[in-house]
Amino acid sequence: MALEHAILVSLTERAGSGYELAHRFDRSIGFFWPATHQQIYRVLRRMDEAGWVTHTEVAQEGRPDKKVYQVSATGRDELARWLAEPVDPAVLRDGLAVKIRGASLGDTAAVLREVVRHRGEHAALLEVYRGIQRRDFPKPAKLSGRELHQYLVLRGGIRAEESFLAWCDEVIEALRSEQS
Amino acid sequence: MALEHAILVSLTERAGSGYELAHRFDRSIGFFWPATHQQIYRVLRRMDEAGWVTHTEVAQEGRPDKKVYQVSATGRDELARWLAEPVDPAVLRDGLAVKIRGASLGDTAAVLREVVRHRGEHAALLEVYRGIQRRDFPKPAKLSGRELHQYLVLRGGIRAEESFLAWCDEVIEALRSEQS
DNA sequence: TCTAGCTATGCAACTCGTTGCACTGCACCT
DNA sequence: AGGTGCAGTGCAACGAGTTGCATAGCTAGA
Repeated sequence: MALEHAILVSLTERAGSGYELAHRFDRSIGFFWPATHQQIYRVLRRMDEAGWVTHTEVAQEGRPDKKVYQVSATGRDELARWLAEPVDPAVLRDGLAVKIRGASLGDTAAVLREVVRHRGEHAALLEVYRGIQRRDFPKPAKLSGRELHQYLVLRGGIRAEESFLAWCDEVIEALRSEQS
Repeated sequence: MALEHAILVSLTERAGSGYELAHRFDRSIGFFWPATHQQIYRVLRRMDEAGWVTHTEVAQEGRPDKKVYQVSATGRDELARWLAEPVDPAVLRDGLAVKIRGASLGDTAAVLREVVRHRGEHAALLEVYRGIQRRDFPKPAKLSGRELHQYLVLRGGIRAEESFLAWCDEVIEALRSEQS
């Protein structure tokens, strides 16, 4: 549904190959719309056939040739059309929540350890986000246009992680005092 | 991967038919692990073949017969096994974030309207969560066991929605002042 | 009376996303 | 000399999830 559009957004900012896009997805837009290289290659081909992007084969020395994609006028129209259309709300699908809900049907201590582990992973992700914020947006008050919008999305990630961490702490405390 | 286990958790709490489960999913566990009736029917059949659940056909008057499923010993073992095993972290996939990031490539005002609309939907969901909290968990300090765990998961939903709303407000304010 | 909605289950076809693998050549480490 | 990792594209198979439809009788409202 919308991987196409996430790619259009990313390619409009800068042209690139499938491989390169896959890496961009790992570091920025993919925090909010994850995709593997396989998916990206397949969708790029479809978009190419639909005329939303065009590609140029670029020969390289010492490494494989690549196809650099860029957004066509049709692609820009499609992106504008999509931007004006309503989006479905994001759905959560959280296995950890299911586990917590079922904790008393198994080893509660193991579930608690899982919560602690997830807390750690999310804390690390939050640090990544904060690093990006410090590096790329040191003065948020002065932002506008594309940079402002990138910053706002990052803020969403930061807020989501902060709230997840706070939740983990609440859960950890409650499960610990229940056990003792 | 884990719909099976979400169903096991729900069925352990109370036996039920596929139809009934689908409704439970719409109102409780499905907030964190959404599923359609189709998926539930298919997975229930698979679980039945695997021996994790058993079913009893119940004839009814004035309405179709139903199959009431309940968790078998094997199913309880499987659930305990899964509870002790690590879960993958939840992935976000948020079309709204992609839109905000691409806002300057289309109609920013339309994107802003979308953010406002999502804010409304999430505010409504938050009210649903708070209603459940008031009704089912008026005295959270006294909870333990299954009820405590249900409460904690609900807390996660409340926190996530609160933080989403705060983000929407930040985005709305920033986009509005950018436009004027 | 006609329409709509609830209860109840299920098939078929489809899209979306994941996983494992394949091929090439270079660079770097041990 | 051998393993690992990067750059680059891609196929094939699978699993998960969605959508549309079918069937059937009951109930409640316009």
